[in-house]
Amino acid sequence: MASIKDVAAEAGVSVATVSRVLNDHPSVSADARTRVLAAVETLGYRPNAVARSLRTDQTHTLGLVISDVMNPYFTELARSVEEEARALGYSVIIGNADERPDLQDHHVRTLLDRRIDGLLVSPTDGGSPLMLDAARAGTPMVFVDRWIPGVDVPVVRSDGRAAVRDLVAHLHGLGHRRLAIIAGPAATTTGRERVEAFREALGAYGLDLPDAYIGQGDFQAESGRLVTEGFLDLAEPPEVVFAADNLMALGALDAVRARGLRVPDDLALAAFDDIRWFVHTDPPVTAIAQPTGELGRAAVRALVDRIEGRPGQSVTLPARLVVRRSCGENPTPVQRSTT
Amino acid sequence: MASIKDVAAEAGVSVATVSRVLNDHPSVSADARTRVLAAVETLGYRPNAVARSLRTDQTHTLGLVISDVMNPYFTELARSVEEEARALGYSVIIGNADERPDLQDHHVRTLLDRRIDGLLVSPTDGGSPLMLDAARAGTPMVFVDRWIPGVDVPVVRSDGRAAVRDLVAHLHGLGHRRLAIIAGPAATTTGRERVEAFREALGAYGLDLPDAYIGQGDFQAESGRLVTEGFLDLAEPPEVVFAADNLMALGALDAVRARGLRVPDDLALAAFDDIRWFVHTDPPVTAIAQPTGELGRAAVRALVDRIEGRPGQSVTLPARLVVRRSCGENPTPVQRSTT
DNA sequence: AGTGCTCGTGGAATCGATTACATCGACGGG
DNA sequence: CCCGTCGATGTAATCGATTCCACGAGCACT
Repeated sequence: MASIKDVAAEAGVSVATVSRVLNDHPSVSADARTRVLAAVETLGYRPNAVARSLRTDQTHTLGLVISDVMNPYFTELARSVEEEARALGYSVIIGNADERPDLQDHHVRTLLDRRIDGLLVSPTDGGSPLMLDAARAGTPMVFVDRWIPGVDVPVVRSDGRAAVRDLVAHLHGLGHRRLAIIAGPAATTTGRERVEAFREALGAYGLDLPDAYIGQGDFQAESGRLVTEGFLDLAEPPEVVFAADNLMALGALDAVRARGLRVPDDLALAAFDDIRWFVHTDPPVTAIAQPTGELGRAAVRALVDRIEGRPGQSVTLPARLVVRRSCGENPTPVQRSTT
Repeated sequence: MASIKDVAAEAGVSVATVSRVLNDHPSVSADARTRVLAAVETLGYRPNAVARSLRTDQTHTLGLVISDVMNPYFTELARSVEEEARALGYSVIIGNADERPDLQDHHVRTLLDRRIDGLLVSPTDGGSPLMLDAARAGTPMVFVDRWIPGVDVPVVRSDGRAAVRDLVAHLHGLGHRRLAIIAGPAATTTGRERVEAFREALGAYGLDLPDAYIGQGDFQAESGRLVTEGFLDLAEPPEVVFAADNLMALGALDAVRARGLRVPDDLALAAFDDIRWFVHTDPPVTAIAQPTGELGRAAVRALVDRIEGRPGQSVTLPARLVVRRSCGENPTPVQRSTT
């Protein structure tokens, strides 16, 4: 592969001049410029990004460590992150933590070794020493979706509280009184928050959230199935199950069908995270939709701001309830409590 | 961030010795080794992968350019690719072409600029000059799922012919005679192949595949919906629609429901690519399952073989039919014609 | 004791770019 | 006519690693 020296030789100039042409530095004669560009063309020269990065200490690359690539929510997030990054002149390296803190650390480490310019993370746990060190050491970093409390890093996420209130209003309006939740891992912020928001919203209707109605899941499908089976085995099973993410909702659907029961007649179902497939399931699933694309884009903008020396804003966007048929028939549009 | 010089100074040795310890070169004294390791520890030193790559001309990174991240089939592929690569000591940079040749070229170009060790591609088109040049220039490359004919590059894919025959046998056995297909882009190998396999299998039963029953899709959901609407508007609509990928099958489901029709009574449906959600749709969708994980792993092994100077095998694995309820009731197990 | 190993080590070149600094010619003002 | 300035260019240092080569010490063999 041709290097800058070859181009210089071909054009009859020094490597410095070639470099100046390539980075369009002002003081290059028109003549030299055309000769260099011609040489670049004939040799099919492309600058070596590795060498350039070593010298400039910039890779124009962002690292994105997500919790689970098989989760459509994160897939969509990854997609919007890559799009926005590309628009701003950055590439993205994605690492899949698969909800495992050890894998998350592995990816953070290799990304730092590659000297990526900045890191976008949705942490699977409460914060490993490695990540805390990186944050303290000043690596530009932004948390997206989930975050680690007490670390001085911008957070881009959506606030589901209002939507959870809307959901509970909807459920209450349909006559449901025994409401259960399949929670995410307590080590994650979203895992905790969704339970709290649910409990609070229930409280506004004088309803309780007993421990038996809080099932511990791990954001993956199998845990949703197991927790739902547990609910169905209770002496007094819940009327509604609220799954804290889309995969656990699928597991719940599985459990209900396996017993020959029906949604929503025997058990109503709602989920956090709206995905395309929920329109096509039987019945279509009522869900809380996050502005996923916006989150990804805002996260990239915040990160690039930090990288380029600007402040880097935390962003919180509202989620909204999408009513379908999985909680009961005849859905009447629910007013959002905030906009 | 500490560099190798800092470590050398701290340990009281030369950078050469530090480098030897880090790459466990045999001729280093035990004493020097422990001093260096101690210095590494106290400084929290991590080698700069950029500098190392410049010198060794190896990045230990693979590029993966996939057609569409939002397609669960490719997501699963990406996941298995990353896993196998990690096991072999490589990282993966994923580029999402979104079924657009221009984006595909963009990603190939930036990956080459980063001097990735090898490239894994499932081409969205018949082959851009850029990709052909890269292949000719000797960049280690492997095609996965889709490929470009006439290029000397290993291909890792699955052969759906037998499974398509099984599908047609299944459909014929259920009494269906008017069978239609939603095809993928003719510029892709899988787009063409699946139509041909379907036509051939029909021929074995004396059935025809008229042009009116071949709908042109683009592997994304919306096209599946439009094509299906077209089928339903025909004077003599098909009894079955076979979608050449999972997203177009979802579009088809959409179209059927929008008219208040039912699967399979009014229109039966089958799809290429089995995904988890097909179990949960109404009705569960009969599909042809590829050994996606195996494909990803085999592709990585083939690529790493080429990178490390070994031959690099093309691999073709069989796909298999998974019968569910979307083509008619009372499914009897279908014998696979090959194993 | 001299010769020829091996082993451990350091100095310095190298990878492919960017960029500070030096140089040189042309040109305009005093 | 001379000097200062500016524009275009080249030389060489530099980024952080790897690795070739040289060197000295220790040791075994003759």
